[in-house]
Amino acid sequence: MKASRPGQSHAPKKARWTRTQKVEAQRAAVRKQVKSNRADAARDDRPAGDDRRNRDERWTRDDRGRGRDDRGGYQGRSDGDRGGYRGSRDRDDRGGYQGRGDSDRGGYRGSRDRDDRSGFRGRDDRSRGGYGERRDRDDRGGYQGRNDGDRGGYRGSRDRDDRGGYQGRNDRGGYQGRNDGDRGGYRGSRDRDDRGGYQGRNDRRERPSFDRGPSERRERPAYERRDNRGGADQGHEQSADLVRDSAPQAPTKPAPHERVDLSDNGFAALGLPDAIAERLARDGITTPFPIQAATIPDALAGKDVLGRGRTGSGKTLSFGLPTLARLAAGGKARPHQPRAIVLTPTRELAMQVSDALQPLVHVVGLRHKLVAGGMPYEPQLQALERGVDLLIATPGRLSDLIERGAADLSRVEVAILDEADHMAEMGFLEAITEILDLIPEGGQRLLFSATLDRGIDTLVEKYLVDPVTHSTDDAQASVTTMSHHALLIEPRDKKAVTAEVANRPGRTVVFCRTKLGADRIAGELRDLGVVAAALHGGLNQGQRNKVLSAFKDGRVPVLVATDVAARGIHVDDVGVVLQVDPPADHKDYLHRAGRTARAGEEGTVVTLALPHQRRTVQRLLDDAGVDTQLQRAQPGDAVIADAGGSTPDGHPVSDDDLYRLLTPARSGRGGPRRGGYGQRSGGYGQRSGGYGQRSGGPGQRSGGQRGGYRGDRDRGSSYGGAGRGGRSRHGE
DNA sequence: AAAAAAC
Repeated sequence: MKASRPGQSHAPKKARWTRTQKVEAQRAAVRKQVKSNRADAARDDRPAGDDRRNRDERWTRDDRGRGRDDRGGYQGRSDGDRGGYRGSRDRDDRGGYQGRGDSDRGGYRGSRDRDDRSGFRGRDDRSRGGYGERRDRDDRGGYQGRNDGDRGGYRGSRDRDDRGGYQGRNDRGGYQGRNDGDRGGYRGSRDRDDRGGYQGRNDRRERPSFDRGPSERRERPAYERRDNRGGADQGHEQSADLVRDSAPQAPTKPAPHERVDLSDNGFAALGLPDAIAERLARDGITTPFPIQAATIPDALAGKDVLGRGRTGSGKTLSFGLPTLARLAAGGKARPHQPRAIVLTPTRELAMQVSDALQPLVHVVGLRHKLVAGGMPYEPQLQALERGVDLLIATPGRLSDLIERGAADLSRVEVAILDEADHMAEMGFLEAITEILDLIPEGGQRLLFSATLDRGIDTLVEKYLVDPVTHSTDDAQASVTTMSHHALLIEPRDKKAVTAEVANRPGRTVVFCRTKLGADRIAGELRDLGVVAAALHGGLNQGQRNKVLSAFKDGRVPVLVATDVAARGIHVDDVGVVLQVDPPADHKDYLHRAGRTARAGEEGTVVTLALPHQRRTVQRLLDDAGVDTQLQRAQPGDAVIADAGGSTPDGHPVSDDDLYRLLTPARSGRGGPRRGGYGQRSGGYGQRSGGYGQRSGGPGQRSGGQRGGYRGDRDRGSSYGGAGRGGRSRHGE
């Protein structure tokens, strides 16, 4: 095996990175990558899409929609048109993929042109493989059958959203969540003052790093200090509270037939096209949030922008609106050549962005498309074939489509990185630079995140020109409606404390570090009587969608997630975020915490710390700007009750129960059966006996359904009794 | 060392 991995380094794989090393390595990675990509790009003279079109014609709609077959078919035929471009890599990949499983890894990785880094990535692939295998087995057992339908179902549900326009599930938040506009000031630009060119317009006095202590909060927001922007900042002396109260609420919402008055429209005042301002106004959105007011004018002016503001605080519109305005101003997408792209770190976030922009895209006569992994290729290929103005993508699938010749970035005018700091981290950086290198220079670049720190410097230096920094959010945990608790607990109490905190009315997100941990904890919670489902990247997309929508609908009130859900994902009314494992760093703390206390609501963040994590956690709190001290706690303590928690009844939630909750009856196309949840919404958590969802009729479900949703449980077989024994089976 | 991101 090893022989088949030329270049595979056996040097110790990055044992442990210090901050500096990490930054250095990233820079080196960029340099290297840039070089090789440039070379690749120069070689790239693939013939245009004739082959492709023929191929497409051969596929009737019916042929596809079944993910797997599809891919096979596509790959089989795609050989020809890939030509020399990265040919060897493609071949190897395919060979690897279609090979048997683990043993092909050698070939897979060997063909990579960057083996030193693949140490990291390689391990990852391996674990994927492991999951995949198990999953496949499981799937065949029971889930898979439904999974296909699922894919269909997925598209179906998106269609539904489309019709619903803005008001789709995410919109309220993604679109116009209005939480943190009132946070203090962040001085994004300060670090760069001395580097010149970065646009340190504001205060020179601040030098230290972005991620600073709470002391910064007293500073006025950067945007407020920039009073040279004309209309842009007007009205934003007012705190976001005002904005929040007046912005999206219905009172001003015009009836569908009514004409929209734009004379006093904040978005029109920023210079956005009337069509966009009108569309927003129809949803009662007339006053821009601070981040929007601050960034939109500059973005409209074509400048490169760095914007800080949490997703859900209006960030999506901040980059979305000016981009659409620009695209609408001229030009038309040619086949395969998007004019703007948005990159996000997770599929869910990509969906959310896509959903949020959908009605606006439509209203200016443009086309957009979501391009992400785990979804059928077909619609994505077709859309690209027709021409897409705005492409919203996750890196992997986009690169894939580029390699297939389905997407071509040579005419991209605007490139946007959502959660930019995250995208600049190891593991993403490589893919991101690879993509950005394919975009012609001279275009506009917008980088947004709640936590913009020095980590993006590499990208900024490489790809941005004279960027303007805006922040309306100091990235500190200063939301007044958010309270933080850090509980120092004994290991033996962890499970019980977790269950008590999670056992509360309303939605709770539990964060843990690993996929396995998420499965395990979700399982433990269910055993104790708490309805919980795991969400992580080891699930297939169908499962991910189901879990997330069940959580959003309230059918499953507790979401146990890895950091896949840490950033950007908006769900209304998450009352508590419980961190069962400490976050990796203070930024992650802030992102995780940001899942609650949204839209000005109250929210509680509870972080558990075992004795050995004590110092780590306290430091995280300090760095995050949270003025909270660790306190000892054990089951039954008042802190828990204060957060709404209580001891669960111990009546286990079976896998079948969970399955039913995740998979609402299909009959009757009214969408998810609300009945079940409606009943349980009040007294959930008590799960008294088996009323609720059981009454609905799933009881008659044929035996074939049994074994239903096992994914979660089976995969986490280390869960329940087995202890860690199950681990080896995962090859971990 | 983990997670995420392609099949």
